[in-house]
Amino acid sequence: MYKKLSESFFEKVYEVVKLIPSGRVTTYGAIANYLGITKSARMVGWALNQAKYYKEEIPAHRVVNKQGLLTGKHHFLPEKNMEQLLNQEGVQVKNNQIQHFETIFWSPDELEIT
DNA sequence: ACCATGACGTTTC
DNA sequence: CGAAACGCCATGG
Repeated sequence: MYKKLSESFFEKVYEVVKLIPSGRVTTYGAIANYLGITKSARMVGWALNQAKYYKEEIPAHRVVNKQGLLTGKHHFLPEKNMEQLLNQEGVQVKNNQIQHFETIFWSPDELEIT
């Protein structure tokens, strides 16, 4: 659990997640792709799972799977509510499914364009 | 080193 | 649509 020396992978994920604009969402795969580990989207989700043990708070609610489903909402802290947090940011969610997903989808690759 | 576990993704049935 | 089988790879026991 405690990995003080090589948290490079996790930190990269956290950095990217923190860059997600409010009201927008991205996917585990997009982040994985951005980090060069396209086929390891699992690691991204895993990193986010550990995010709650991280020193800073990570807006992990803005990260969903490729289908736009809130597959990880169950893993959030009890006091938090992924759907609620997203709704507060203007993201419409219904039955774990983000509405207009492709429209509000944000990819870290857009950073390159900047 | 081996085995099990994942907030995933794609393919197949 | 749902379920299952793979592939993928970091971490822990």
